[in-house]
Amino acid sequence: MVERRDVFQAIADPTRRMIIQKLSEGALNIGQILEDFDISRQGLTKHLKVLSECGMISVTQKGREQFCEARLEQLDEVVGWVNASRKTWTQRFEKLDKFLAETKKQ
Amino acid sequence: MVERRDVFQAIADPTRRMIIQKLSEGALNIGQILEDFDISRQGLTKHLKVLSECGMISVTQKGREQFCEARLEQLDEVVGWVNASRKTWTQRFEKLDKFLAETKKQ
DNA sequence: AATTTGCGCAACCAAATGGTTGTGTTTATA
DNA sequence: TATAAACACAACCATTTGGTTGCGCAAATT
Repeated sequence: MVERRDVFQAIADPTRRMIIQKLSEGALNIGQILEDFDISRQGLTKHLKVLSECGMISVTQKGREQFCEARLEQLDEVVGWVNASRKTWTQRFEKLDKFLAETKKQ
Repeated sequence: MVERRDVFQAIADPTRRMIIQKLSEGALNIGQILEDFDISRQGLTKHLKVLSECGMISVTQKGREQFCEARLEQLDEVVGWVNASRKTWTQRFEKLDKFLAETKKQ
């Protein structure tokens, strides 16, 4: 077990994915987010902490309220990884095609 | 805690992400995959079980060997979710623009 | 026929995860 | 000024996760 607390782990939990989707519609305070979930405030706070620690949300204090905003740029890392894997996959076939083409020549 | 064992959870672990990337280069048996990792065979087997259960890899018996192949189509679900969140995000600004434009008219 | 290779199954373990409740503090509001 | 709202912190808990070791079995190899 190495490091933890990265974007991949952040979006692994369905509740956290829902939080991100909710915040995609606009910034909200904790109480407002809570409305959509059937968990305790502390439970939600823990999820927000995970999201905050990996930069998926930014939190700003405003009076007694704590506004949470989604930082969707962080998802670039995920998309980037997926694309990299897919590139390797397609290159595998390109190499095979090349090999077959060269074999044909002989 | 609801369901588990989906693609999001599959790619949450760094070791499993490396397995997927390795398999993107081509199908391998368990021993071959093991070469790149510093864990026990059983540890690796558990990761492969997770990946298999969510359809990220397909496993085929061949004699005494067990060939593992990456099924990258499954990553569509991840990309789909990311895109959906981003769409909501941009629509938020479009709505704001529209509102501002209409306010200006009056 | 004996040995090696490739693998599965089960038990076990520490740490992380996802959740809870209780208490306290600061900021608004009546 | 008393009260309510919005939150943080800490302790606790069951389950899951990621890892291990030991044993056994079937397929290849010598």
